[in-house]
Amino acid sequence: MAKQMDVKKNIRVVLVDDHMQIHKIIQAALSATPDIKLVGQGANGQDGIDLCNQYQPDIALMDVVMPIMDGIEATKVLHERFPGIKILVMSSFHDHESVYAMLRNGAVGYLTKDTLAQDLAETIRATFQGKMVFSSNVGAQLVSSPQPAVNFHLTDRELEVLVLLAEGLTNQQSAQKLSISQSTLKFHMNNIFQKLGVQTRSEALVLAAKNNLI
Amino acid sequence: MAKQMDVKKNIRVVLVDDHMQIHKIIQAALSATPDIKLVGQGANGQDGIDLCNQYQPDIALMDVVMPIMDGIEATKVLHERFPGIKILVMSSFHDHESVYAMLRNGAVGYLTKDTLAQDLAETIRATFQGKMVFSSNVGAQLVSSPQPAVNFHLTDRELEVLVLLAEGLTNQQSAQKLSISQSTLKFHMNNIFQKLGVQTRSEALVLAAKNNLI
DNA sequence: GAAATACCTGTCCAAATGGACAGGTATTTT
DNA sequence: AAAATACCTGTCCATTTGGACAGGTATTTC
Repeated sequence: MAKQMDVKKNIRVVLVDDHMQIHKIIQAALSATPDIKLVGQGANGQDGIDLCNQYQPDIALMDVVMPIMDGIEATKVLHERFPGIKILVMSSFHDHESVYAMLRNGAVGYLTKDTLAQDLAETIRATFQGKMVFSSNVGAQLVSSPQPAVNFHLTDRELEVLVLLAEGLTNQQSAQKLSISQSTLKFHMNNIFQKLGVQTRSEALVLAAKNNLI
Repeated sequence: MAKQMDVKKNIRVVLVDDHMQIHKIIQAALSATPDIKLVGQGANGQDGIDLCNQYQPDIALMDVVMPIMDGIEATKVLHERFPGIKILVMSSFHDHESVYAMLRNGAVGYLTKDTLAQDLAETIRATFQGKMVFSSNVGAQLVSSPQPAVNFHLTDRELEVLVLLAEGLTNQQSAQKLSISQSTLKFHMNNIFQKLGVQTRSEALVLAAKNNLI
């Protein structure tokens, strides 16, 4: 009975990171917390999967950039195979892309390594209780409006044209606004079509809108 | 000196909610935690601003739907006037729109009221340390691809038409795909224009794309 | 100096668009 | 039974679009 209670109370954590320094920091940070137990440590995604398979931890602390198998791939596999294990990402990078990649693949939190030391235990506990936790600098990424993924190498002028067309102006009206002839405007349009790889104005506008170009 | 240390250690919280029940729950939850102190309690956004002005708390626990001034507006004002105060949203609603509205206005966390009781203290501490914390059901909103904010009351058929047009098909081609006449397709188009409040196909597609209708 | 890039202009013309009509049916709600 | 909703169809016509030409200039890069 006492043993069962212990099992219930302890939060079991597996750490996956290829830097020795991080292992040391986290060992130190968690050694003082009796309710969190570091049950396994690995250096790459494959290690992480093996360790989770073996120990069935509550939480996996996972680096993003690692040799052999990176954190994004490992998170995907882990989340599919062991959906009960909560994956908390630790990374030096906190760009919009990798944050989203990890979260889409099943991660439930994202910490930057520079904020690791301060109260990792609180974060682990909150995660264990079902919360999603982000370092504030990462959270800002989530809240900020997404930037254009690709700009398709459109020139300034072409972008101007695209914006006017998106407002519903006709070629004539747009040309007038830009003080150019309709011919020139059509010339720009054709170039835009080429660069965007589309055939019609409709496709161009939808693609531009979805990529936040306009 | 001892007093200064106490001041430093204690996390000072202001609670803003128009439901007595929530006040009771949170009072109970925080009465057991010596490091968190509930220094003020209000029932609407205006109260919240006054209380923050008076007590300069570390954290404001803020409801979304309130009389006089709602949480979104209050968050905006607070964040501008007292950027140091961290605003943690509590809400029964956890739709994509209100979550984003609050976060854009400066909130640093979002909890649903059904998960309030469980370890509010952990969440407050994590927030105090600069983390962003979300109830997992809210976090899912952040990660999921954004759903259409408004559907403009388009019918199924109209949406079908819109999707085909977005692919760059002409009226004729779209009509063919749907096995209807061009007249009918133009009829639907006109209805779409009406409902979206636009005059041109371009505007309709851009608006639809930006609202994730297509 | 040649080449590349961004920008500008024109003509001709078939096809697509969208407005303004004027009608119809099937289903559900009140 | 009347009303509302979603859906369907047609004609006529001015405007818009976009392709296929065939040209030009200014600026930067190699």
